[in-house]
Amino acid sequence: MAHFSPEGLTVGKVVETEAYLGRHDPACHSARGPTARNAVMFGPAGFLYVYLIYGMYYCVNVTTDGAEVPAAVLLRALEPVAGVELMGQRRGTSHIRQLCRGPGRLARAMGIDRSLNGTSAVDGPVRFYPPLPGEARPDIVAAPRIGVREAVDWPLRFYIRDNPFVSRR
DNA sequence: TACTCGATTAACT
DNA sequence: GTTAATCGAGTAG
Repeated sequence: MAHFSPEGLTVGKVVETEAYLGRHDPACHSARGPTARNAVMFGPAGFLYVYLIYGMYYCVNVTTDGAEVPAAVLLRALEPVAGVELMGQRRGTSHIRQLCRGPGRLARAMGIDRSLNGTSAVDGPVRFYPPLPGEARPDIVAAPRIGVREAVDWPLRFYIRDNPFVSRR
């Protein structure tokens, strides 16, 4: 993923995500119907759903499915690829492994806040790209989602095995 | 209009 | 290991 921001370009490889499945997933914000916050999930796939959590961090999601299935994928960790210096400025650390390790940290490092809620993940300032040509398919582990109280045993967290940038093992 | 608490993190002991 | 920070969406009254 990349963010073309006024401050500069930052790029990271997605190494950890969580799925939120929509109305029938009790941990999903859309489970109790549309609200002002989750409105983007009730639209088409491929748009950013950004919300404030714990009053101080942003979580970045990409909507999936169509308007009939209000689902999204949460980005939990990135491997920094470009713009590392800018990420460090935004995060106040130079330790590369800590820059994008966790949903709140990656949003901060990438300069993503609620002003980007509802923007396109294809055309917008924040964009997602397919794997590089010839890149080997990673070994992906499925595990329970972190920080949710509902549906604790649904294995909807996915991360690249042994990747040092994932938030937890 | 008021109250509760979260898809977290950093800074403590 | 524990807890404070910090705020607005969601819900109840």
